[in-house]
Amino acid sequence: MEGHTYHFYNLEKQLQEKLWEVLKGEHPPVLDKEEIPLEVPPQPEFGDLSSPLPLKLAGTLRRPPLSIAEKMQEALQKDLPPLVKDITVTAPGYINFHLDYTALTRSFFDAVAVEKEKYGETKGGKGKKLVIEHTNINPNKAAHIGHLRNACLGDTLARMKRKQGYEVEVRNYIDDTGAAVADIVVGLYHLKRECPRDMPFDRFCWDLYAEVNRLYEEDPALKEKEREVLRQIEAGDNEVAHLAKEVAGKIVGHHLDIMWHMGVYYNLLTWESDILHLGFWEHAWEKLREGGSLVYEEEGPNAGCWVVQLGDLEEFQDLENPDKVLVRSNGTATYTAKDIAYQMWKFGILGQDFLYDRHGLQPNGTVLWTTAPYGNKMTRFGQADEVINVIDLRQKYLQDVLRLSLHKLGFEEEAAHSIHFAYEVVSLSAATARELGVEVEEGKKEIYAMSGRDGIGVKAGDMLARMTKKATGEVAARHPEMTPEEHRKLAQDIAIGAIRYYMIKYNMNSIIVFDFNEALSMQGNTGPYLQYAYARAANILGRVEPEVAEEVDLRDISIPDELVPLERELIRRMADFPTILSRAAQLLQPSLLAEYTYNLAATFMNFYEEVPVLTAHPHRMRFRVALLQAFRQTLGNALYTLGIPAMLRM
RNA sequence: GCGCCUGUAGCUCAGGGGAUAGAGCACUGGCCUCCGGAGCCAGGAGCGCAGGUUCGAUUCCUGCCAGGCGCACCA
Repeated sequence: MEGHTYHFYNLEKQLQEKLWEVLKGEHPPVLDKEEIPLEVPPQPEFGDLSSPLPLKLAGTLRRPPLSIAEKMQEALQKDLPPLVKDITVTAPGYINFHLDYTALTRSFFDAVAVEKEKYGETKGGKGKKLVIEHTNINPNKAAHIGHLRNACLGDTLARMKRKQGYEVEVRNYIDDTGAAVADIVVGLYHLKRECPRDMPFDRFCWDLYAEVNRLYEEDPALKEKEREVLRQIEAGDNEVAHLAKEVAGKIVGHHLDIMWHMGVYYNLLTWESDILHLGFWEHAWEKLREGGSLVYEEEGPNAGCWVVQLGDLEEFQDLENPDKVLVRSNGTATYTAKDIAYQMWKFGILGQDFLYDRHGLQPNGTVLWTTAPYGNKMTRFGQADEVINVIDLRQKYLQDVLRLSLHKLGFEEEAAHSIHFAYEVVSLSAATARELGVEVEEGKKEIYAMSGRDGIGVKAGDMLARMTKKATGEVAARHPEMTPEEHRKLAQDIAIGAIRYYMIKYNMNSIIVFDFNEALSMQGNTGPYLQYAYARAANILGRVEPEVAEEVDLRDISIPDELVPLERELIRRMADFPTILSRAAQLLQPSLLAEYTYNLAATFMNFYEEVPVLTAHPHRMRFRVALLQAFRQTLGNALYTLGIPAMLRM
């Protein structure tokens, strides 16, 4: 991993190194460099960073921690670490590092001035190809807020990884041959339902899907129609198959519209029908049989099937039947089998490729490609070093089967680089469920699951519309001088910011209990709060005299000897950005970046209230203008990475 | 039955072997003669239960209790 040239970026690592060297000089090493504890102290008197290392050592060294701390302090002071001005010791045994803020600020300002919109980027992923697959909505009904969580997480992840230097290929997988689409076809073709002219097709299908599933319960013969439709879709080139393709195409159009609106973009659409017709599974089948890891069962519950045996793996030991059927006794392949073939293709080990076509230009100016039955050969897709599948936690077992099957079938390397990005689902609060017409028993349950089959859920489009409407009201009240068109534009950006932030601020393994009241909030820890901080900073900068603005240069602005606490805190937070961003990207935790950005904005809000900029003494004023320039850049970069629009007024 | 995840303030969530456990919402009370009140300040209240490891546990381990989700020759 290529290092960063600015000291502050690796500050913690450098301190760990120093402490380790000092430790090593005195005793045989008792712990690894990475295990040396370092924390942000609770009070400013204890410095900017401290280490309770002496406390940890006291036991093994059989010496009082305070005397260990003093000994280490002495050694460290002989050769101070970079950016450290002073080292103190406090009871019961902490070593405190006080930073040289003049040097830190200089170094940080220089980084921002040079890197501008690239400030925060690092190079850990350089030269690596990463495939991220997300969204993957069944093309048979309107998208709901659960799909929105998937897309927002996936898109933020892609943005974070690109900032680490990865070549990221984002794709959206369309299952256009499955039962979900077949159910819509049953409704249109067999039940002769028609979409009213004034109704968007995806909304019509939302209701139709629920209706058809309700009718299956009453009428088993209709369920038989579903199987018939599935057979026809699989056979291809008939009236029903064409209808299915048309349905899927129209719905995907709606899905893409809303995702683009949210600032979510893709590189490639992959269609299940193309995988089917190109015979991906048959290719995989041949390869796997050559490998000899597929087993044909002569007897037992899986008699007549080809299976992959997972029973000797730790994860599956306690399962009743740990073997996974890939080919049924009737000779057809299971879904997992097709998934294995597709995953093999992502890594470029299938020996078979799609044909491609241009799907169209996305609003951000990039081309969206699609797999196509009569397309062209292209070499740019696939061949991943690493694959991340963004799928909710309920599919953990299946994703484990996929990964471990790859492993057992001889693709250890690929299995190790197959990552299931698992996040919890979005459910509904009792209040919101009631609002949607779900029967809610008072005080019984507080969480209600969404269900496409039952037609229960908050549609992404409805959420966006309500958010935009609310934001329009707020903007209009604040800016009567603006035109309705300007109100609408600002409100859209605010709505996007609010929704995206809401979708990623939670830890991945916490269920989002969606409640309209909370989700529509624009106060406190929300997207609009972050946008407001940006607008406020921009507002001050816009009032700076032009000749002053001209003259302030981050690279040579003079830095006051004494900084007020809020100036220091703001600088510390901003200087942390590259570290936090790369940590969030590496740990696959967008919520870490969201939390950081909120804290950055909150620190600025405090600064804004207490520290005058324009009315400060000229020398100080110039420094604070520089500080705000750096802040606007840093917050702007963070917001961009989160996909949250930043605007000058709101 | 087996496996995974989760129990932190009235509510929604952060955090995580170490110095008084943090935010937001809600509630109460303050703050625009001063860069935009989508803001700021102040207040109360919290680590499910029981053991264990440790100088030190809310954090790690074990058990229990409570909740959620998985465990197809479905996709």
